[in-house]
Amino acid sequence: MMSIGTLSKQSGVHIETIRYYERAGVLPKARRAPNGRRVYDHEDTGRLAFIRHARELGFELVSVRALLALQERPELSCKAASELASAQLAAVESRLSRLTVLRAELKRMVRACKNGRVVDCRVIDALTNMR
Amino acid sequence: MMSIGTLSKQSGVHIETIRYYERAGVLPKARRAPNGRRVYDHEDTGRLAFIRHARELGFELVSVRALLALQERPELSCKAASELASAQLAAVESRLSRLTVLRAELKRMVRACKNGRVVDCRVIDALTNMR
DNA sequence: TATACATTCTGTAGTAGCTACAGGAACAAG
DNA sequence: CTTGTTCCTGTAGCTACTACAGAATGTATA
Repeated sequence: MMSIGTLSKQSGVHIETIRYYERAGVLPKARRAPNGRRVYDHEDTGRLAFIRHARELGFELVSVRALLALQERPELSCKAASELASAQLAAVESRLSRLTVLRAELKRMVRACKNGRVVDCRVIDALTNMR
Repeated sequence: MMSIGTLSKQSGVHIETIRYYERAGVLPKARRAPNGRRVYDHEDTGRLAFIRHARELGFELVSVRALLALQERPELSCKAASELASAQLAAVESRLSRLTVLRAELKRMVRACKNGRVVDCRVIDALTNMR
């Protein structure tokens, strides 16, 4: 039993974003108080946390919607969820390896550029010639 | 000496995106042939590769613009580039650690969900309860 | 040369996923 | 009862593209 403002503070998600999620169908239509204001409960906190983590980690809203839909029907086969996860896993691994390369370059750059000039920086070369 | 179409095929960047980069000021205004069409050379291929890699790795266009500007003035101090890189490095490390956690969860999920039901999947819990 | 098809041009509008208002209604505190 | 906060809907803006429309060229073939 809480207002959208409280849910927002609790979750760190902007009020506008919460309303947007409802509009986009990733959060269910909120129950309304007699005065028309949205009312939330603990379950919504969880759902919102789920959405945020999934988003931060690269799931698109359509995938989030799909995962949440699966969650509501636990008697179904896991095949769909598993496929979603496999696709996501491949994307995650690709990102990880590219980010690892970039991290090394950035570290080297920060070290090398302490007092140097741009001409000594390798980060631009590194980004141009990555394969 | 090549057309926008050739540059597009060579770089794998859509023609519209190349024009957008020009409009957005990350690519310089292209030289024009007498008939008004854009003409590119080898240098543009490099610049485009640079932009794509930087974008894929999470640099925003404003950062890309800043890095490219630095590249044009190699006599300047590297301080600005170094600061850009440090900020980027922090973001990269945060992403790396969260992606590593997610990868483990996704792997576990794919393994566990082979023939199970959704009720046996932990990925939803995992995403809800990450801290 | 005529016709057909491809390429490019500008400009505008659409996309995802938010974020930021404006204008109005309702509520809570002093 | 006034002031300030919260909430409502609706619309517009943002980034980084992507996809048209309609017109003007360019190239290839009959």
